[in-house]
Amino acid sequence: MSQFWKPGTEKPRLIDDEEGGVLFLTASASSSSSGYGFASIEKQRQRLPVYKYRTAILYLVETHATTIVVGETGSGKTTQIPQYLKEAGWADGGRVIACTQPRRLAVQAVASRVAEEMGVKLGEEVGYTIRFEDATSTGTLIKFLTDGVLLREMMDDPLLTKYSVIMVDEAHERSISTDILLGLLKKIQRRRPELRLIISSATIEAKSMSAFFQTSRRRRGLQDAEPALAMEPAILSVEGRGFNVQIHYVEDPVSDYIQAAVSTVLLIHDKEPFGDILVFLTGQEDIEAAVKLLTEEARDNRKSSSGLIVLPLYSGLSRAEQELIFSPTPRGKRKVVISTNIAETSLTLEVSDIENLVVAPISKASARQRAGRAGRVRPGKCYRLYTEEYFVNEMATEGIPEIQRSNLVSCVIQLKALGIDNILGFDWPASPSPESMIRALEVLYSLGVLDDDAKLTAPLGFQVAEIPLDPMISKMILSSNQLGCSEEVLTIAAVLSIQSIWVSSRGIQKELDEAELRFAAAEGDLVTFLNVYKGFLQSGKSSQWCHKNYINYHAMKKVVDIREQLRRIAQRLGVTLKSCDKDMQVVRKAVTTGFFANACRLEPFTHNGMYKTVRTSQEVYIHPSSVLFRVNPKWIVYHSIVSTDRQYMRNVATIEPSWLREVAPHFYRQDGPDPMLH
DNA sequence: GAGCACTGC
Repeated sequence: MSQFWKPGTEKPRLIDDEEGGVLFLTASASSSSSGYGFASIEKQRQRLPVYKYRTAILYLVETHATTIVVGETGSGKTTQIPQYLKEAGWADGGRVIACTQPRRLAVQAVASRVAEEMGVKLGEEVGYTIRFEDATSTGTLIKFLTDGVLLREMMDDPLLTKYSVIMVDEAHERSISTDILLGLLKKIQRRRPELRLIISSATIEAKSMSAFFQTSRRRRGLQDAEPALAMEPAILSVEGRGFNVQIHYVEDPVSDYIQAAVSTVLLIHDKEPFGDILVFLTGQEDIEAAVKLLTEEARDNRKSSSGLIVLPLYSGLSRAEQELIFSPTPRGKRKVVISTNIAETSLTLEVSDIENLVVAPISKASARQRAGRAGRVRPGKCYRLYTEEYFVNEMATEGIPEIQRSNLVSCVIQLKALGIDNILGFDWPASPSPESMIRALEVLYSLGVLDDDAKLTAPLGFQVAEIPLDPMISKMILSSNQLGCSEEVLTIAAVLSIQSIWVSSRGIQKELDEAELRFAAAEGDLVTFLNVYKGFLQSGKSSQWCHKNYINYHAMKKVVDIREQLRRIAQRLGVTLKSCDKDMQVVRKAVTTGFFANACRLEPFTHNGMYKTVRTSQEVYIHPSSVLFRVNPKWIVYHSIVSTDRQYMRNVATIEPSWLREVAPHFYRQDGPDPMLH
C-alpha cells in the first residue's frame, strides 16, 4: 500500500517558516511499493518533487479548509495531488475530486496523463470537461475542467455539492474565470464546511491569496462543527525540478531591442558551446524582422552565424510551421526559435534542448517563468535585454489581473445568473474598477438583459446567461427567432467564436485577399462568413476545397461542431430553426440587435476611412483584413476592436441607421446624439 | 493600402 497520512496517526513533521507561516516538510517520505502493478509509472511518480510532500499535503488538506500549494512547473503537483487525494479516500462515497485549469489544452493533456498513470480509460475514473466536450461518466472520481466550465456548473448546482475537494490550478495566472471562481468558492466554503480547497500557484503571491481566504470560525458558523478544522489557509512550498538558470543582464539599456536580440543570439552562438536558443519578442512583425536580420547575417557573414537554424513562432503560423520547432536539431547546428509569449505558457517545450533565452520587458513573474523555460532538461542561461536595475526597480511584480483590464459584460451576467445581486460589493481576489463594472451594467441594461433594478430580465436575461457566448452574440441569436433567420445567425455566431476561418501564412497575402474576394459580400464580413460556410457544405466539407480557397479546414470543422452545439442550446431555449434564404436584411437586423452599442458612422468629408462610434465619438477605422476595407459604407456595426496605432474594427456589417433606435430605443434616445443626422 | 500577443464559456 502506498503511504499516506491518516487521521489519528502520527502527524508528519512540519516546521514553520519565519516568513508568514510557510510550511516545509522535514521528514523524508519512505519509498513505497506500487499498488497498481505499473511499477515503472509508479517509480516515475515517486521521482517527482511533489512526492516528498504527499503526506504533508494530505495532512494539510484534512486539517485546513484551504491549502495553498506553491510549486514551480515540473513539480508534478497537477498530476499527482488529485491522485493522492483519491488514494486517501476523498473520492469515496460518490464524491468527486475536481482540478481546474485555465486552458482547454492543459485540461485534456493532464487528464490523459493521469488516466495513463492510473491505468484507466480516459473518461471513466479520470475524466475531463471543456466547453463543447464532456469526457466524464457517472463513475468519474477525478475530473479535470477549465475554471470557466466549473463556473457554468455552478448555475445548476450553486454549492458544487458533488465535489469533495476542488483544486484551482495555475491560480497565479489570474484569469477572469479563476478570479470569479475564487470569489465564489470562498462564499461556498461558508455554506459547506466539509469542502476542501487547494489553490495551486507557481509564484509566491501566496500571501495575498492566503489573506483572501482567511475567514473567522464564527463567520462560517463553525463554532461547534469540525473543531479541528483550521480556518487559516495552510501554505506549502514544493520545489520544481528545473535546473539552475544563470541570469545575465545588459549593462546599459538597449535602444533597438530587435537589433539587441539579434546581436545577443550571434554572441551566444559565437561563445557558447552548444544548445538551442529561445528568444521572446512582442509580436509577429518584430519576429519576422528579427528572423530576416538573422538570416541575412547568416548569408553575409557565414563565419559568425553558420549553423544557425532560425525559426519564427507565433499563433498566426500554420500548425506545420509551428511544429518545425520540435524537429530535432541536426548535429553541429543550433536552433534559434524567435517567439511571442505563446512559448511562455501555451507550448510545451520540455523535450527540446533549450540552453539560452533572451527576454523583452514584461512582469517579473513572467520573466521568471520565461527564464524557467531554459532549465527544463539541463542547466541553462537567460539573457535579459534590460538592466538588473530595471528588473529590480521598474518591473511590476505581477501582471495586472485580467479582470482589471477587460470587458466585464460576460463576467457580470454570469454573476447575476448565479444570484449575486450586489456585483459592486462582490468579494474579489482583485477588484475590478467600479467604472468598468458600471460600463458592463450599462451594456447589459441596454441589451434588455438587466432591468431597472439590475436584475436579470425574464425570459431574455436568463436565456442570454444560459448561452456560453458573449451576451451580444447571445442576444443576436435569440432575436433571430422573431426575424426568421436563426440558421444564418447560428453560423455567424459559430464563426465569431473561433480565431479565424482563413489560413494564415507568410507570403500568401495576395492569394488570401483574392480568395476572400470570391466570398466577399457587400453586407460585410459577417455575411461573407455565410458564403464561406455555404461553400464548405456544398463541397461536402472537403479539405481540398478549403485548401484551394485559402480557408482553414480545421477551423471550418470546428465551426460546424460549435454551430451544432449552439443549435442545440438555442432550440432548448425555444428558438425555431429557420432560414431567411437570400434576405440578408433580416440577418443584418439580427446582428444590429446584438451589436447596436458598436455602431459607427463614416465621417463625412475626411476621405480617409475614418469612422466615429455613434455613442462616444471615438475615432475608429475598418481593419485591413475586412471585406469592407476601403469600401467604407456609411453605417456599420463591428464585432471587435484591435488597438494598434489606430483603433481597427474587425468583423463588420452594414446597417441602416434607423434600426438603432428601433432595436435599442433607450440606448439611442431621442434627446441623445441623433444617429439620423446626415 | 495595412496588420500586438494569448486565453475561456
